[in-house]
This record gives sequence, C-alpha cells and structure tokens, in this order.
Amino acid sequence: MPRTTTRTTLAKRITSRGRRLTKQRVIVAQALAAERQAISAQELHQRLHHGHPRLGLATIYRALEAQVEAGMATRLERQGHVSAYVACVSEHHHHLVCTSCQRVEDVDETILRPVLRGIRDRHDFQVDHERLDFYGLCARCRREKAAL
Amino acid sequence: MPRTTTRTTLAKRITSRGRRLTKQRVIVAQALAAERQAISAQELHQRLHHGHPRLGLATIYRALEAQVEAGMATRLERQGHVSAYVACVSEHHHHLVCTSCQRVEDVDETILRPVLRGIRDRHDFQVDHERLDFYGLCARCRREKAAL
DNA sequence: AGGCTATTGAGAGTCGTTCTCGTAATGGGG
DNA sequence: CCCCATTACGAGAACGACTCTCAATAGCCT
Repeated sequence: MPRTTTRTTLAKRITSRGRRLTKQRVIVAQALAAERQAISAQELHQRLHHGHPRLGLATIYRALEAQVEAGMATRLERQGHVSAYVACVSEHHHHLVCTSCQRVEDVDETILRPVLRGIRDRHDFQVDHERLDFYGLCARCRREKAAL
Repeated sequence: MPRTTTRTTLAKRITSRGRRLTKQRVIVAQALAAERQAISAQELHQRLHHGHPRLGLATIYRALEAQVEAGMATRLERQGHVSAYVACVSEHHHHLVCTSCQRVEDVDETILRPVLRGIRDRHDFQVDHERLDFYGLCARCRREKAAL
C-alpha cells in the first residue's frame, strides 16, 4: 500500500515539532508537492479556491511557513518582491529555475563543495548558509526554442 | 587630481543610458559607495536626512534602481522582505554577507567557474544569470567571537 | 467523551515599495 | 547664454504582499 505509506510520511513530517495534523496543512502540502515549479502563496490560494473555497490566504501562508520550518519546502525570493515556495525533494536547497517554464530543479550538492572550500580558504569566511539560485533555460525549453 | 577623476567617473556612470546628472543621484551614489555594507533604502534615507532633509524616500528608491540598471550596484534580498543595496566594486555580483556586522565582500569569480560547468554538464541547464549569496561570519567577527 | 490548546478564517493592520502629479532642474539646440 | 522639451524631484497617497487579531473551531491526550 504505497499510498498509505506516503500519507503516513507526510503526516509525520507535518506533525514534527509538535505541530498538529490539520486538513488545511495536508491540502497545502499535497498541492505544493504536486506542483513541479515554484509557486507563490497567492497563486496557491487561487488554485485551491475551487476545491476548498473556505481555505484562507493566511492559513496558506502559515502552512507554507510551517513546511519550511519542517524542512519540507524552501522559500525563494522572486523578482517583484514576491516569495515563492518549492517542495523539497532532497535535503539540499539550491535551485535551477527555468525562466521559460518556471520549473525548478535541485542542484547536485557535490558540485558546490569546492566553492565552499574556496570561500573558506581564499576569503577566510565561514559560511553558515547560502542561497544559490541559477536562472536560465532547462534542457526541454532549450530544445523547444531550437526547434522553432 | 584624483578627486576630479573620481567625480568624472561617477558622473559618467550615472549619465549612462541617457540619465541626467542630478544632485540627488550623486548624493545617493556617494553614500552607497562610502558604505561598506549592504544598506536598505530606508536606512540610507535616515542616514542622509541630517545633511539633506529634503531628499525624499522615493528619490532614493529611484536613484538606487538607476544605479542597479547602470551596473553600479546590486540589490540583494534580505530576510524580512527588505531589499538592501550594495555598491559594486567589480563586475561580478556575488556576495559574502556577514550575519554579524552586515558587511559584504565580493566572491572571487574564478571559484564559481567549476560550478557553472558542472551545472551545464550534469544538469543540462543553460545558466543565464545566477544569484549566489553566502551568509556567515567574516574573519574579523569570527576572531572577535573567539576572543570572548 | 471532555477539555486544553493549537489552528483556522476573515478582515483589519503593517510596512516596504511604487505611483501620481504638480513643481523644479537638466542639458541640448538656437 | 538662454529656451524649452524632457526628465527628475518631493510629498503623500496608493498598492500589494504579508502578518496580526480574535472569536470560533478542531486536534490530540487522557
């Protein structure tokens, strides 16, 4: 029963750190996980409004924030002062954002290790956390553009 | 006459792309260049208010934006939905932000080259531009903390 | 089941940023 | 050097994303 397993995992993640398992949080978590691109709280609100008309915007903000705290998602700043959220598939949180289709991929962490070492050695700087977002064209969009 | 040279360079940068050379833009550009750390528009406004009481906040926003367009500065997003601006010393725009003293250093660009190559090769992704901000403790603050 | 407490929904409030508009200043052309 | 179209400024209003408030509701533990 893979579905049950999935739900259990989701529930466990949501309820970590003493949080309660509410319908709203499950809805938001599932919607974000289903999304394969970065999405803002407002977009999520609009998208969920059909099936869940009473789901409030503030609740979505709170649910997304809870997911970030639980390590289930990351927030990335988009141009225009709007934050967007992405569900995390893995532990590391660096992204390739396609400027054409808005899809987001995770960056292979091992690529970054030499950079962190270089910063420590060359700049004498101790990195606690970093935000690395790369913007450009993913393979699919590049092929589509080339086909035109 | 190094001062004159400096002023001329500044004026040239400001007037690039058909912009006009106004007192306000010079004031803001000099203030930002003098600043060795990231600073928000509002902070700049407060700081300049003594010497220039009539300098409006909107003007500072516009001047900073013009500097970003002219390549004289970059905007980086700070936590809490406030943007901060840093004058650019060099061409590349990646930063080491000290979370203790808020000072900003530029990252040596050569460190990043392998990462861009890795992304192109491993992820089949064409990077157009990227935002790399590293947060942590600079050498000075680390020594100060160790001395306690 | 029952109660303690976290969470929700709705809207008001906050705050950074941008827009508006009347006024002032800039810089190119006579 | 002065005119004048055009750009920029200042002040405050407007905007928009996000957060807070508070009464009502719903999880979770025993």
